[in-house]
Amino acid sequence: MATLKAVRGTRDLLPPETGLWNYVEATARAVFARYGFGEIRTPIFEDTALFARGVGEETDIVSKEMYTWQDRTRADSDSAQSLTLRPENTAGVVRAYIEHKLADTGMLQKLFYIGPQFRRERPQRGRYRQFWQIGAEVLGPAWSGADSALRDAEVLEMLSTFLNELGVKGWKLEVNSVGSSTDRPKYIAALREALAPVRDKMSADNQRRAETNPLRVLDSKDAGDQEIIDGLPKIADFLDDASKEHFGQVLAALDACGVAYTVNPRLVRGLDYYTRTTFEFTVPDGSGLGTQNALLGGGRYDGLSELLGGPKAPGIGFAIGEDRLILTLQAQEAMAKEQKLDAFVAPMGVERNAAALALAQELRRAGLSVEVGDGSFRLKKSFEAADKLARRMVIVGEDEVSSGILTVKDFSAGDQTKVPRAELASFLRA
RNA sequence: GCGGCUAUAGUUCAGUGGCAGAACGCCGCUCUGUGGCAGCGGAUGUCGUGGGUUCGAAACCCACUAGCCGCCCCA
Repeated sequence: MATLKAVRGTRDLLPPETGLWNYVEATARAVFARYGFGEIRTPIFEDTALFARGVGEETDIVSKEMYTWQDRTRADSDSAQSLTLRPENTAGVVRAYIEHKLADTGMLQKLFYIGPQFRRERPQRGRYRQFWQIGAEVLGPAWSGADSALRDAEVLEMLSTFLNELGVKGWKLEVNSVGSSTDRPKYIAALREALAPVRDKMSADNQRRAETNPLRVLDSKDAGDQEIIDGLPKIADFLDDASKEHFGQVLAALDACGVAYTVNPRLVRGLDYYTRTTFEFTVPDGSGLGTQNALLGGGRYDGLSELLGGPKAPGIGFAIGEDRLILTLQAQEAMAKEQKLDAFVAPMGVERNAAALALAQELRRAGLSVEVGDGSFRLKKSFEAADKLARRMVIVGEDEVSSGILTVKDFSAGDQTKVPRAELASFLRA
């Protein structure tokens, strides 16, 4: 029988790496909490229509990358339901916002999520078919201030704080405005018009983009097409006064907070719902990501709620590629320090096993992290096992049990101390 | 989805047609109350899977699978 393996594009996360994942997630929770975010957990699968409408039929994500199936219990009936593993989480959050009538609280909603997403892409380093995103959304009725440029800047400032607290080095923030839901179509129309006469001169990829998603031509890497691209109309010239003012306020607030950024007029996002502010955080070459150097991305989506049949609820959000963040931290060795247990309890002889376990129980109740050896180990083996796992070793032999004075070996200092049992926990904590 | 590179021990890798290897790691012994050094010994394995060529294949050919690199796209 063929051995079973994790399917293409999926992987197992094991210790000690999961320690890093927990550290990243704990840091995210702690930072987000300081900004007033609460956690939301939405289903892993949703009605396919949610993504078709929310993310956009023509996007690659929806048109070719989703895991979609007909729900079996109703597959044979007329009401068979098409379900899809979520390829991103914003649509689910907005759906929940509408479904639970969060607008009626009148309050600004600040929600974050941490969870797996699914896209059927060709796997690569930093790109998996099941991947994790840490994301957040700020949305609410206009009177809650959800459309304020202040929110955009706050979210960006929070992200810079988060990355700095994790110790990510060399990150860069690029921002742009893609305009309101009325200026964007005008710009796309102008772009199509400008592309029509020069399309044939461009690469095959860009000819296809010019047809399907003209915005994407802008951030093409094709060197031969740069001259044409440079001559295309600029989105900045199509922003209405309100969008221009909004973008200016975002940048002013970033300046006031000391968050460094560059304006990249070619930064467009692939998902249809983005309006006004869009952004991306990247890391430098050599950060373990290759060309997948976008650590996180996001933007404003003022029309998404209405698109999904809900009330007007402007919002802004982001998604961090957690897998990529972990790869970056590993490459940058931000987590060099190895986590070791507080103590290894080494019984001398199997007849000391019970006493050793009882001692371990006592220490664990005192909040220490402890591993227990086995009395059948020779002392040398105990030393070797203990040195790998723990900072100190506690020897439980005949003398120690009878006297109540334990022998503690400190591996980093290399010395040995006799400690009365009553003081052991506090000694090990030091 | 497209193009390319790769797949050998737990890990990193060598091995261009003739007995399956090295280093590190692992286990044992010297050595059952003080390790890390040293010496000796041991196990590493369907050479990714399936087929083909050949007297003979880890090696050459084909297909598949998976990983990686570059596109596409995106986090």
